[in-house]
Amino acid sequence: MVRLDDVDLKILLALIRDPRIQVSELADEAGVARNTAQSRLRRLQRSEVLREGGRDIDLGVLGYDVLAFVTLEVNHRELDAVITALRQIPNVLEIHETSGRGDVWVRLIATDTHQLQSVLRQILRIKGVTRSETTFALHSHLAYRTAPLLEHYAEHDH
Amino acid sequence: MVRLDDVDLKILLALIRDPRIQVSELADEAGVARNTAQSRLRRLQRSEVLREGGRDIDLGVLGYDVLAFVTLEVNHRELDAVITALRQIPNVLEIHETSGRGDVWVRLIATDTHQLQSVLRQILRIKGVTRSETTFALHSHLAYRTAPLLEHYAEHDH
DNA sequence: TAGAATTTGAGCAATATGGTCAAATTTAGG
DNA sequence: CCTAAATTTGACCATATTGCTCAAATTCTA
Repeated sequence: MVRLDDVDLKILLALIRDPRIQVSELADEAGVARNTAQSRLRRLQRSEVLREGGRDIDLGVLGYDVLAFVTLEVNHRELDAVITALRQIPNVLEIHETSGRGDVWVRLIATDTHQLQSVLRQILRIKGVTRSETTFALHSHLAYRTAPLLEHYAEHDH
Repeated sequence: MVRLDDVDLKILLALIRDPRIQVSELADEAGVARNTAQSRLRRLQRSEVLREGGRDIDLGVLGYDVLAFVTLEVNHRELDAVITALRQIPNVLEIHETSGRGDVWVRLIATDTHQLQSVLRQILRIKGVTRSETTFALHSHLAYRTAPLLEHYAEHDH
């Protein structure tokens, strides 16, 4: 597992915001010398925290091992408030309104099942949430990718 | 909706592979002059095809408007073969093995419901897939993000 | 407290960037 | 088919950035 200190974190956040940011700016953001920023960046790239070059981050490598998909049943009148509350939770990575049984689909991540429990309780306390159903992602067989679709796009959809 | 030609596509694919790639390499990859690569890159950045935040590309902007989550029930003996088959499909963006009712969770994207139908048929024809359940994502209330979690990480999980 | 590891600042050469420009080429319309 | 507009190209330039080294300072670890 990879551990990040404050400097790594600031560099990562800057890279997420703008993957093409300059090393010198990275250094400014993190408040370190350019040399340091450069070696930290190199290390982050090697460590596989940065997936495929730079945009996405491998949270598993950081110790977030529990991924879950949560389906919420929501009182429609309070949907907006529920969404707003969900967005406040850092462990909530993605939210979609869906068709079908539940109303809202949520991607949740946590360090362990204990932390997940705690986040789930937090969600169930939100006014307007009437029911929840949690599915654990036990193993990722294909991490989010768009390249094949784009390659396809040229020949077909377009 | 944004339309991409072959040059845009090659530039995008190169950027996905390595977001920090140099403009001159981008030009080589796309087989155009550096000036052209530079102006295309600028345009792509402005057009919001390139997203800031976690995930690379905004597929909605390209006309992929239908997002669906599909839960598959799979004959365990043939799981590996099913995964392999699913990976071949460009419209499959993500695959997870899950606990709970279904066995495999799939993120599907398509230009329209007709194309989605076609992909779903393709999936149901895979040997080992016994049942499927599709949920439509009608509206995204929070696009994939990791920044808040990382900011949180500093103070807590770490 | 000693030794190891990291950070810093400086300096340097090679390269990349962002910009301009005129000419060539391609695209779109009539 | 021809013209006008848009895009692309290659050349050029000044400036900024990169990747690298090195010795000194600082921080971390045992």
